[in-house]
Amino acid sequence: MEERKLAVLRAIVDDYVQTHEPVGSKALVDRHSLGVSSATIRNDMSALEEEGYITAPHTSAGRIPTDKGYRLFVDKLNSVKPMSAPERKAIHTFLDQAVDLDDVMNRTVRLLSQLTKQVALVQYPSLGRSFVRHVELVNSGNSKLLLILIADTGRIEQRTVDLFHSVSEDFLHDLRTRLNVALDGQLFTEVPERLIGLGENFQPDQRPAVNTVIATILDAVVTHSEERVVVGGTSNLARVGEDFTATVGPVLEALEEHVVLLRLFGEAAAPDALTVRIGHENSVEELQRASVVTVGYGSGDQALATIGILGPTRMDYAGSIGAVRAVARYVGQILQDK
Amino acid sequence: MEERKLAVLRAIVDDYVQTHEPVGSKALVDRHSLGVSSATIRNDMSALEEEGYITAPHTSAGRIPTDKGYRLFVDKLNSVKPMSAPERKAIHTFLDQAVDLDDVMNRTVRLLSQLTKQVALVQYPSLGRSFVRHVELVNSGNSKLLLILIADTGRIEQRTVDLFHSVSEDFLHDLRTRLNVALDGQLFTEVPERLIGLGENFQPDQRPAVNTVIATILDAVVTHSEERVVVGGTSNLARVGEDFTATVGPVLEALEEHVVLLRLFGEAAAPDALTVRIGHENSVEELQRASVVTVGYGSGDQALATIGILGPTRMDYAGSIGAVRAVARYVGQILQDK
DNA sequence: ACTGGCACTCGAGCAGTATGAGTGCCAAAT
DNA sequence: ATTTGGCACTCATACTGCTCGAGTGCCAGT
Repeated sequence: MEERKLAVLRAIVDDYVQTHEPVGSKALVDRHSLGVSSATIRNDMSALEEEGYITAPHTSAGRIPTDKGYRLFVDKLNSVKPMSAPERKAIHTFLDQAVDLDDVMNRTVRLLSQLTKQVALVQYPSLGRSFVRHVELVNSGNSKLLLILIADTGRIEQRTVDLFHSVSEDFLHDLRTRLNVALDGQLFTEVPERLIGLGENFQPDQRPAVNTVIATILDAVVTHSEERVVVGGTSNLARVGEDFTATVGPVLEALEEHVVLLRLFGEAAAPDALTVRIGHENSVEELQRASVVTVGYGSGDQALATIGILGPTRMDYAGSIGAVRAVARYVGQILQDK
Repeated sequence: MEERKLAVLRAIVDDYVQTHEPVGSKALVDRHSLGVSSATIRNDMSALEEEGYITAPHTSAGRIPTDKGYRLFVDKLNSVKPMSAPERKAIHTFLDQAVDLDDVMNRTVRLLSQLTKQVALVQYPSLGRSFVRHVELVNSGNSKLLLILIADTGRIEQRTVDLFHSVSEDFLHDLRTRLNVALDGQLFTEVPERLIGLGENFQPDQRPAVNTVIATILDAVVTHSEERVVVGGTSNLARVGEDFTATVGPVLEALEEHVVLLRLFGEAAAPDALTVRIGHENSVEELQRASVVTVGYGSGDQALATIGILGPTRMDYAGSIGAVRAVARYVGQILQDK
């Protein structure tokens, strides 16, 4: 691909992102110093259209990039806007104020949506990648227990366990101790096998209670709410302009289906591994007019989870990528300290 | 106010809610069996307009209700649609599946938005109205503690406490025990005074650590995130039709400002105390084109918190009120059992 | 390979007009 | 005193025909 044609594509994307209007050959040479005349640009644009990178909404209008055009643009993007020093400072001070994990997640989502002016998506640290910090059992009266699992990331899962008959404080203390001996410091995915045979340390008449507790732990770890997502900045969707019910409605619906969002995040790869999905590249049908920028966060060699933003295909990719990267890095750091 | 004029207002509201279009005198007599001619209706409508209950968007159009009109309609509403038996059943089974408080709140918000086809708002049980069930301190290494406050509603607050030097397990055990003796079963608002003088039971060299923990508890109870709100069903805003950026954008923004939402909920009165705020009756500026239906939930004589829905002033008040009531009642019950 | 020029296309915007829903008012009927 | 039918009037909406101009594609000239 010749250098100039690429430059033209870049210029088209830049202008279109800014103005939201099809851009013509004349406007291009005016706004960018391309060093050639509009006729030359027209030839290039003609070629770009032929190859499917841009398209004209109607005969006498300018061109707009296709999904394929954005894809090329992003792939050849040579300048991811890095955050400025004050911006980085702002990120740090804002996130440092967080008092707990919920707060970190909520602040992150606010921050991201404000920085990018897009919808922000933040996934809680995956339980599967976290370690058990502590297991707590609290007697909550009338033969019920409150089971609390605490992860090293600060994430907490709770369950009510109904034992149907009351138990002694001693037993509870014993069970709690044994659970913590078995589980503390273990990866959550290891929990099931660490619990095998735990019941054998107890009197036969205590076994049912122990098994109920274990079943609940397994349920919490394996089945339910393994993953959580926070969404924010949906008001940014109001700026899209286009017709509303057709475009934004389905997107809002999709955003409420957290299952869908998790599929969107896909496999969390290494931290810093950045993914951009443009338009139809999204498997989620409702989001095929949107683009999604995601990146893993976490401190180790494997990401704890994923955060990202979602916006119209016509978005400022360079800026968004920079912002998502910067925020993800710092969130990773913060969670390490907690 | 004569009976018929009220009937006319009712008919106008009904039709307008259904069609979203100004309703004229002719259409009214056609669709409702009012037993009089359109000319008579015209006179009544004229009077209603004079009194400010309805208004004509332009000369040759039908009338639409004003906020004042909706207010009268709601006040004179004699048939709050009760939920049908299958609907109640659905509410129960859906909420019964919840595994913890987060789950209850999330399910409630989904349920409400689906039942009413509006935006749903659910406030977590207020800490100020809850009792302390348990306080837990977990050593999380490198001289940091994890502080966990558990309320009887299942609500959990967590904080990291940095002590700057490590502490013994014995001390931790002692502190934990004393905290629970002092706090368990107490109303959260009582917590500050229950903690007075707690430090005196400890060695002077342990006092700083104790005070740090106490300060953190106070911070958690008093200052931070005392209240939490969940929002859902925002995609229902897409159906409003009207121009988008002007109306829905600001609403979405307001919904993200949880502080604003809490102001919206206002004082939670007794459970079942239902409030309807129509249009300009909302103090929140961005929401002056919306109506909000809220009701307290909880089991005692004072509500734990508030839930509600938000939608265009042109909404199905009878149905919404019924749904919000029904859901609030059941949520109150569920939390009692937890 | 690039450029200037030119004919052509077609959407946006505007003015003018027809349509009809809806109103307000009045005189007649109940 | 209230209701009703009739009638003139208003005005938003939809449609038509029109112009304007941005933008294109192509070609001949540099």
